[in-house]
Amino acid sequence: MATIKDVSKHAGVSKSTVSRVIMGQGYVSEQKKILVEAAIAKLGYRPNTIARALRSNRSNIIGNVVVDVASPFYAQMVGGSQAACRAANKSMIICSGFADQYDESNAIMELIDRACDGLVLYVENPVSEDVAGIIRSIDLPVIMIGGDQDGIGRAVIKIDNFGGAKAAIQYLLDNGHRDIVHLSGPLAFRDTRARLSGIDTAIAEAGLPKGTVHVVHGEFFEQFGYEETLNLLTSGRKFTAIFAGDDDIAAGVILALKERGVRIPGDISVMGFDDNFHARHLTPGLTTIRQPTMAIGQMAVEMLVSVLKGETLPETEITIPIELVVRDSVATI
Amino acid sequence: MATIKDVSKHAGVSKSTVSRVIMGQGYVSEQKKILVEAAIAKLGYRPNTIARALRSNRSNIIGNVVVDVASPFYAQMVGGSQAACRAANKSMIICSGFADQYDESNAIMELIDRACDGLVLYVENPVSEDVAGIIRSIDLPVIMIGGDQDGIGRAVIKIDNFGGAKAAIQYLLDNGHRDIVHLSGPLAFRDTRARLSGIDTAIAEAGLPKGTVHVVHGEFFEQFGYEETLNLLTSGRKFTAIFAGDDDIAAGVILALKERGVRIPGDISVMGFDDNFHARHLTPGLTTIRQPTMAIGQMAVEMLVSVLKGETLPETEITIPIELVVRDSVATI
DNA sequence: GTGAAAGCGCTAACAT
DNA sequence: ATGTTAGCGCTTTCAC
Repeated sequence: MATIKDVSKHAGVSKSTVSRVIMGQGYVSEQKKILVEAAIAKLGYRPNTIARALRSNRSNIIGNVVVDVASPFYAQMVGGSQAACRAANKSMIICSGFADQYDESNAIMELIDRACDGLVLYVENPVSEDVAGIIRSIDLPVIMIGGDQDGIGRAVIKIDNFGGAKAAIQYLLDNGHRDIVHLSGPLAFRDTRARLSGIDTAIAEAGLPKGTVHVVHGEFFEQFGYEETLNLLTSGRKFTAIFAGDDDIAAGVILALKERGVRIPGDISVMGFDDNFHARHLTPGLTTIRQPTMAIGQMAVEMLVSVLKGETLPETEITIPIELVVRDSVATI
Repeated sequence: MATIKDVSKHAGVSKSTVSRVIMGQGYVSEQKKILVEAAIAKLGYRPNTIARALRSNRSNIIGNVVVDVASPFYAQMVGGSQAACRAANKSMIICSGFADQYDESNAIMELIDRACDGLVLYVENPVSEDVAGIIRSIDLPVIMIGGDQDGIGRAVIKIDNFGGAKAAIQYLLDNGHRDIVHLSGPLAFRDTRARLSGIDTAIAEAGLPKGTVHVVHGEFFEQFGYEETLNLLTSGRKFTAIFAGDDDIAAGVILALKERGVRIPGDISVMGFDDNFHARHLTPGLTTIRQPTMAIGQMAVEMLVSVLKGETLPETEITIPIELVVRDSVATI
């Protein structure tokens, strides 16, 4: 690969002049500029990103941690982030944290070591103290998605889990349901807790007893929805609707209900959360709460880029509104 | 951030000695080694990746191009690649090429500029000649997934599109279908052509007339499957099975058939391709051809890492076997 | 065994 | 307007 030195020799000028032409700043005579550009073209010269990064302390790389790129939900988010990066001429390194504190901190350290100019983090656990300390000490710009338990984010994009869950329950109540089961994700997850709180609020505001919603905790997996629904069915508990913690759980619920010959929504109504990839492919189409995943990923990067430019963010905490997507899995009683 | 110089001062040794300790090579007395390690721990020193990369000409970054990270299919592949990277202590930069020659070449150039040690490419178009030229001139290790039209790959991992399509048609034939419609992807795609060839072969081997399978070309989108199925239904054409070019198209097919009150598989059987995320969530469960996406992504990176270590690859062309996944969308006539 | 010194490719402060 | 020079943080000869 040709270096700046090669170009300067070829053009008969100094390295600095070449650098000035490349950067497009400083005084260069039109004449030499043409000479330099010709040499660049001839040699197929491309500036060495590494050397540039070392010298300028700017890598033009944005680091991104999500829970798991392989999952459609986060893949969409990453897709949005990537689009924004491309628009801003940045590259992106993506890591998965697998909702595990150790993995998450490792991922963040990898990104810091890679000299990322800034980070977009979707993590489920508090960032370990040493890592948070490093972020603070080098004053690394971070945009947090979901929540910021450590105060390291320049801005937080919050998903309205509270409002989403509240809206879901209200929708079920509006449709006459008074015996609802909520198959929740693990309490360790921030999102889970916010949703539970939304549920409680909806119930309270409707002036109904707390027992209106029966909560069972599990994992955000189809398997949990499937097994717990079978349990519920054999337990003899009376209920008319299941509000699943997410669409994966809902898929399991639907599977189990069908298997037992329970009609959806005729006998039991089902709601999900996320409007994940498969929600509309389920039969019946799943009524659920949509999160605009791609837009969130994109917005996070845009905010980061803005910080990187030295701009002040107009808002330091943004809550993304959710949207109730009505399909065919909820019946009116 | 502490530099190697800080550490050397702190430990009262030279930079070289510190470097030797970090690299774990060269002679260092036990005594000084302890001193250096203490200083590293005390200062929280972490080697500067950029400086290292500049000096050693090794970035430890692997570049990865797929069609679109946001799509569940490629997200899975990326997930596999990422796992392999982590295991090999590499970082990964991911780009989407959107099956567009210009975007794809841009993505590859970005990765080259980022000084990636090697590339894993899933591209749909020939790599543009200048980019291919650069790859050759710097002898950059590349593993191709899908196919290698430019001879730039050290190895190619091929998906058995031919065998998959052949198996699908054979399965339909075995179930007595003799009037089959194939809703194909665009002819511009390599995968499409291989699948068509598999179809032809299956028909020929069964000694049936070519017209047994009626091919309609479109896009790999649900919309195409939906609209074309409606067309087919109103056209009066006689057929008992639709073999969709992929699971997205199949989803559209199922939607349209249901909408028109056509029973699946009672009236019309449906097959897909990929065993994509939603295939098993469809109703009826979609009988389809599985591609082990995650394993492919992982394998590609493992091969690349192996090349990077200077090892010789045992095989330079690997065809991943496909697998027929039988669910409930095909009936026996 | 260890340190001094050169240099990877680039940018920017400083001369001219 | 242009060139000279000094590093960015690290690895790696090459002396001692």
